[in-house]
Amino acid sequence: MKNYTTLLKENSLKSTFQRINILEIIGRQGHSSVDEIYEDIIKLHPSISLATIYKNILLMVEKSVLVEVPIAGKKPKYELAKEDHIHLVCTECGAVEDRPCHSSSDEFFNQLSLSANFKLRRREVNLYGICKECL
Amino acid sequence: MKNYTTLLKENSLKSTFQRINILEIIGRQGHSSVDEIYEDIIKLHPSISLATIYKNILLMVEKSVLVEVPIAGKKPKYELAKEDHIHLVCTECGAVEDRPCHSSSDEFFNQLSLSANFKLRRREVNLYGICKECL
DNA sequence: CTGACTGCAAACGTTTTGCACGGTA
DNA sequence: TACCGTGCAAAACGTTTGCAGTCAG
Repeated sequence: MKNYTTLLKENSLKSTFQRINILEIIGRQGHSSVDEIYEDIIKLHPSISLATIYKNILLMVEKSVLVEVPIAGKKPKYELAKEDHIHLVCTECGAVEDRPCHSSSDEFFNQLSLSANFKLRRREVNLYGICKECL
Repeated sequence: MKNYTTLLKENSLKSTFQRINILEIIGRQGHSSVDEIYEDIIKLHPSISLATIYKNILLMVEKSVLVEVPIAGKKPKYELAKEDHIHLVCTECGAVEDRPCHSSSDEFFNQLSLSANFKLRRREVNLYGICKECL
C-alpha cells in the first residue's frame, strides 16, 4: 500500500484528513463515484462537505493523482493513477474490474496514433457486459 | 446514406421531423453532444424544445439506434449505432475521429472476457491526445 | 504566521417531469 | 380516431462558487 501523504506532497498538495480519506476509499474500492466516496467518508468524518470532495477530486485529477473513468449511462468513477489497464464494466451491478493490457494491442494503438498524426496521451478501454456474479 | 424513417420504424418509433433531424445532424457531424444537436437543429426548427431532444436521445439509446460515447471531463456525445471502431479524442478541440478496429486486439478482448466469465456486450476504445490539426 | 484548505449556503447549469396540445399512422 | 410525440414551464438534480473561519507547513 502506497503512502498517500507522500503522494500528495509529491504533487504539492497539502496532506489533509479529507484528502487522505478520499484516496484511501478509492484505493480500497478500486473505482468510486463522488457519491460512493461521500457515503463512505461521512461514516468517519460526518461533517465533511460534498463540496470538499468535488474540489479535491477536481484538483487531484488535474494533478494526475486520480484518473476519471467515464462510463456510458452512469456517473463517472475515479481511480488512482496507475499503469494502463482494461476495465470490465458490469451493466447490471455497476462493478468495474481491472485487467492487464496486452502488448500487441497497445502496439496497434501506438501505430494507429502515429499514422493518424495523433499525439497519444491516454488509452481507455472499457468492455461492457455482465460480470460473473450477475450471470 | 441510410434512410432514417426506415431506421426509426424498424425500431417501432414514429418518424417525426424532430427525430429525423436529430439523426441527420448526428450522421453529418459523426459525434454530437446534446448542445451541439440543439444549436444545429434550431436553425431549421426554431421552436424545438431541448426537452424533446433529451427525450428522444434517451429513447434512441434505449432502442440502440444511437450509442452514447462517454468522454473524460466532457459531456457525453452520441453516434449512430454501427460496427465497432476506435475513437481518437482530441483533448484540445474536442473532435472525435473514428478508426477501424483491429482483429487481433478484438480477439484478445474476447478471450479476456471469456476467461473472466464476463458476457461481453460492447467494446469501447478511446484514445485521448492531440489531433493533427491542433498540433 | 500565512497561504492553502474546509464547510456552509447560495447560485448555477443541466436534465427530467407533468401536462395540455398537436401530429402520425 | 387513438396514441404517441411535442413544447412549455416547473421541478429536481448535480456541480460550482464565494466567503468566513481553520489548519498544515
